[in-house]
Parts: sequence; C-alpha cells; structure tokens
Amino acid sequence: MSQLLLIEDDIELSNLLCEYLQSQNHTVSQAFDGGSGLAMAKADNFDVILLDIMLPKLDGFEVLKQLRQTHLTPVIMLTAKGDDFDRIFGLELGADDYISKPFNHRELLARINAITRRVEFVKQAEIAEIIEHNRVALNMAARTVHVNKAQLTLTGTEFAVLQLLMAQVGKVVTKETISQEVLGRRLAPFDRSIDMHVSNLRKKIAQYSDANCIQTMRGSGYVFLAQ
Amino acid sequence: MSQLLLIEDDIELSNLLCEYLQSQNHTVSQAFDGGSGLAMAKADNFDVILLDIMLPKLDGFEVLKQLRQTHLTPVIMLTAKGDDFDRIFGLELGADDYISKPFNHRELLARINAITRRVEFVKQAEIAEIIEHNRVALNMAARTVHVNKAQLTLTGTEFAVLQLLMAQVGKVVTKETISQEVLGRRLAPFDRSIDMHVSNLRKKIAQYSDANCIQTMRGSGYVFLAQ
DNA sequence: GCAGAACTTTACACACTCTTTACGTTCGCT
DNA sequence: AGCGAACGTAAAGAGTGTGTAAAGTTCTGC
Repeated sequence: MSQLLLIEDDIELSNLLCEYLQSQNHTVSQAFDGGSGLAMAKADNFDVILLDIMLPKLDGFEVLKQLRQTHLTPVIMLTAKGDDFDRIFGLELGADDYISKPFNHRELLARINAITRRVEFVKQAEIAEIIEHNRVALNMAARTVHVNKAQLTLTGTEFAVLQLLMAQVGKVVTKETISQEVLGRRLAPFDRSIDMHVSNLRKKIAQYSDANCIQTMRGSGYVFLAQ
Repeated sequence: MSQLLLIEDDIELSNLLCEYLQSQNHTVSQAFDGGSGLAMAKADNFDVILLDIMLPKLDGFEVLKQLRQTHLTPVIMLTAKGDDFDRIFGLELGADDYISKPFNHRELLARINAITRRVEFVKQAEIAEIIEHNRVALNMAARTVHVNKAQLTLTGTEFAVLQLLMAQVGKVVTKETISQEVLGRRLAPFDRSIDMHVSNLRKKIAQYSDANCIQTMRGSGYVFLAQ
C-alpha cells in the first residue's frame, strides 16, 4: 500500500524486486541510475526510497546526501557488502535503515512496513475517510461498506475494487488498471478474476439496493455511477 | 531523448511509427526482420527496443530469447490480437513490457517513457478531458458523448473513431490512420469497416443534431467540422 | 496440518459488436 | 452525358466480451 522508489542499476534484480513488492500491494517506481533516481525522489512524494549504494556516476551516498538537503523521505540503503563502513556512513547521512545483500524479500518487506507503519497513523487521519455515492458508503479507516444503512461483508479484494471504482466515480476504470492497482499484476489475456470480483460485488450490493451502480463499459472497463 | 530500435516487418507501418516517434524527439533505427534486428540490437546500445512478434523467419520470441543471452536492453513487445500470449507470460523470456494492438501512438510513447524513466512533462490525460465542438461533447474519462445534452450510446470502436476525429478537428484524417489507430491494422483494399463505423456514428449523432459534423473528403478521409 | 475463506480458472450461455457482402448513390473526370 | 471509382448503408453472420455457476487452487488462522 506504499509508494516506493527503487534506485538500483541492475535491471534484472530491480525488476524482480519490483515484481515482488508489487505483489505485496506496493506501488513501485524504478530508477536505474543515481541522477534520475534523485530527480524522481525530489519530484514525487514517495513513502520509502530503496537506494542501492553501488550506482554508476552518482553513487548512493551522494544521492542520499543531496536528497537530504531538501527532503526527509525515508530511505533504506541496499548495500552489496554488510560492512560497518557502509552502515555507519549511510546512517550518518540520514538513511533510516540499511539491509545488506543478499537479503531475502520478506526481510526487506518487514523493514519497509516498519518504516511506513509509524507514518501511517498520521496519514490515515488526513485522507478522506468516507466516500458515498448512490447510497453506497465506503469507510476507508474502518474498511466497512454500507448500502442503504445495511452493512456488507466484503473480502479484501472486493473492498479494494469498490474503493478504486468509487474514488473514480463517474470515470471509466479499465480492467488493466484494476488488476494493477488491486492485484498488483498486469492483466493477462483470458484473466477473468476482475469480472468475478465485480460480479460478486454487484451481487452483494444488490441485496440492499436496486440501483445498478457498477456499470459495464464493454471493451473499456467499469464505472461507478454517481447519484 | 532516447535511442530506439524498431523491429517491424511491415515497412509502411514501421515508417509511420518511426515518423511519430521522431516527432517526439526520439532517435529511431529500423529493422525489418528478426535477423538484422537482433544484429543491430547487439551492435548498438539502444535505450529501448520495440519488437513485433510476427516476423518472417526469426520471430519476436526467438529474437528476444537470443538477445537476452547477452543483453539486458529493455524490450517492449508489440503483440497482435491472435498472438500466443501464453508464451510471453509462461516462458518469461524477459520482455519488460508489452503493448497489444490496437494501441495508439501516445500509449506507446507513455510506455517508452515509463521504461526510460523520463518524466513526461505533459500528462496526456490532462491535455483534454473533454473535447467539445459543434454541440458534440466527448468526455474521455467517462467515455461518454453528449449531443445537445443528450447522451449517445456508442460502441467502443465508434467512440474511438469519434475521439480521433474530434482530436483532429478541422483536419482530414485518412482511413488508413483511422484503421491503424482504432483497429490496429492496415487498411486492406475493399475494407469497408471504417465507412460503416462512420455511418453508424453519423446516424447516432443525427438523432439529436442537424449539423452534419462529420464530413467526407472523397479520396482523402473524414473531417470533424469545428462549429 | 487442517478447515474454511478467498481467490482464480474453467466452462458455457448470451448479448453485443464488428466485418463482410451486396447493391444503390454520389462524385469527379474526360 | 457517361463511366468508373469511391462512398452510404441495410442486413447477416462471424467474432468477441461479459455474467456467472462451479470447480480448482492458494492462502490463512488456529
């Protein structure tokens, strides 16, 4: 659920890591050198930055140093060797954590979560808490959905799909988008998962409402109708 | 901006794409078969390779497989509708992205930029959310079209044709262009599909408007008239 | 390690969409 | 005016996307 920036010059490793993190519901942007990584880090507001030390031209330390002049975005350093020099130097420059290669994916994930958790409390209060359209009320914080004041029992994926559609109320959301945002993967041909989740959602909503609030746009995607 | 290699056997299609990408400040090299494409890919250091799957002799999959033995150059596969997608997903040959026809040029550009990580200064979605000319209002996000405030029910293809014509309002759009952008294929001789879609569009618009907003330019194409 | 929940895949019916065919009309050219 | 090429469109059937039940697989909590 976090916006991550992965700065790593090894494209294959980067893609692998990226895939894994996306499968864990994180959104990952990739940079393959220090310069563009720094630019992206400054341009967007990432939740956590994963920063490799060994980078061509601008190395990880330099990126961190320059970033810290203006930004406080949490940074996890990825070090090729686990020696103390890397660690201390990095932490002094303002890294929030470090992890040395080879590391396993779960460990990295745990560290990302550890960092984001402490920020999350503050964030959740700020984001819109309740979206309501067409007699369907979705409460982000409580993860509940009420239709005409009756509470639905949704699975996590169903909730995420509904949230995505309702956040884009009136706009068509493609299955490709839903798949990427909710399931964290590209929509494969003949993949009917999204259809099923939408079908189940409709069924549950229909128990308490006559309005056909999730409309199909054949060949394009789905829309949640306002009003 | 980027050094691109386009491996595509349809010479006319290749030239069209090439022209477009060059107009967007990319440098494009062309290969018209798998063998020479592979050789060029290995010889030069391209930023991104655009690789068609359907190629004579050495097909796209084979090119990618051989390229990946030595190179990590990012590859975007261009897939046609009838292509065997399973191989992309199953064999994990190492494509970085794929785009399935029909794709429009802007979408391809966005994917190239996504891979090269260069920030798009103008977000395409924001360029025009709503186009309105001649009492016809087309809403991109909602995929709706209103004529004199009455909503039309259009098919996906009809919407795409109208969108293309209205985006180029006042300019002639050739059937060849429409076919490529909307249907994702070359315009075959005696192919009357585009005519039919335009015919149906006119019929639907005429329900709510007297203006003959889609004009035929005999021998050239169609124009959407401003005002 | 098991049971139940959640998610995905499969399968088939159905409705909508697209393309092709066929024929009539219009247009531009000589 | 006459001709041929390009265009307009009705109709049919070929093709494609979607809805959903049911079966299969993976995940999760105890």
